[in-house]
Amino acid sequence: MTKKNYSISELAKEFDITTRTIRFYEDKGMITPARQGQTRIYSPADRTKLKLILRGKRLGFSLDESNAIIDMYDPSGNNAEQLETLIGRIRQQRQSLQAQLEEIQDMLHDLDGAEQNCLDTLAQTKNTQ
Amino acid sequence: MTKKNYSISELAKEFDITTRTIRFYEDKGMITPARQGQTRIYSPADRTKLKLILRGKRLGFSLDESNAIIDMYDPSGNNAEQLETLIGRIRQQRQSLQAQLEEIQDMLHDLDGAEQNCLDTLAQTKNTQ
DNA sequence: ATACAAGTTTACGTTAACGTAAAGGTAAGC
DNA sequence: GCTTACCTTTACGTTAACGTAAACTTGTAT
Repeated sequence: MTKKNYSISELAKEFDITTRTIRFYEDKGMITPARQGQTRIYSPADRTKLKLILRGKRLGFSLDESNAIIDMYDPSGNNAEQLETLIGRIRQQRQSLQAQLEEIQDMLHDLDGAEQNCLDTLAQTKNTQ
Repeated sequence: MTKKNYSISELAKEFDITTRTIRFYEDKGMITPARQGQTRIYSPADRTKLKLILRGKRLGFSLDESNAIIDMYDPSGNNAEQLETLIGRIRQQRQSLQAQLEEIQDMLHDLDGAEQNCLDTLAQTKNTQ
């Protein structure tokens, strides 16, 4: 049984961000929590959206980009044409992510070389001691 | 035979950035081209650094982060202790990249689900027509 | 009643990463 | 000699993504 709701400070603590950040995302229209009087109440769905935003950030996406990606998870328009274009955007996004993944692999490979380089230099240093 | 040198506008055109951007990176100490009079002359090594910076950007790194990563490719200090700490940083960076890679795979998986969702909705729409 | 912890709004401040404009130097072509 | 195409430096402007502070409300504990 997942916990029903969350306060803003609970989410802030969980994800190690400030409440200001969460409210900022609301300002941008990315999260729209319920209200109990003035106080914001966050649903599990709100929490999930927040997680997606933060993952996007870690991958180098802007908030606008993350917003666009999140929109891909729930087909807002249910007419056929809108669905087609949405599928197109999803596929494009996948291409882009695939490219990003390959560049990370390149970088990992480069780092392998860099470490080996260090190790070689170290070994040589010990030999000429 | 690789071309010897490059002008600033050649590099700008090749990488689809402005000359301002390239000079900005120089201001930050990331690239230090030779000079012929006042004019900057970029070596293949300078070009490579620029490529690394731009790849870093595509992966979501700040210029400072990219700078730190680039430093991993040439051991500036050759004493043993410095090499050890450098190896440590390289390994940490690899861990971080590995995590980033996994998050991209998660996202790709999510997109698979999103696309399937769209396709299902589309199929259903056709049936109830 | 009072303190205090957590919530709120409003608003100005900050940093990174450039954009943009101004004012000028230099070498090539007509 | 004049334009054109690059190059240069200097400097103010801009945007995203928050930080920070002030001033206030509201429920809970002492």
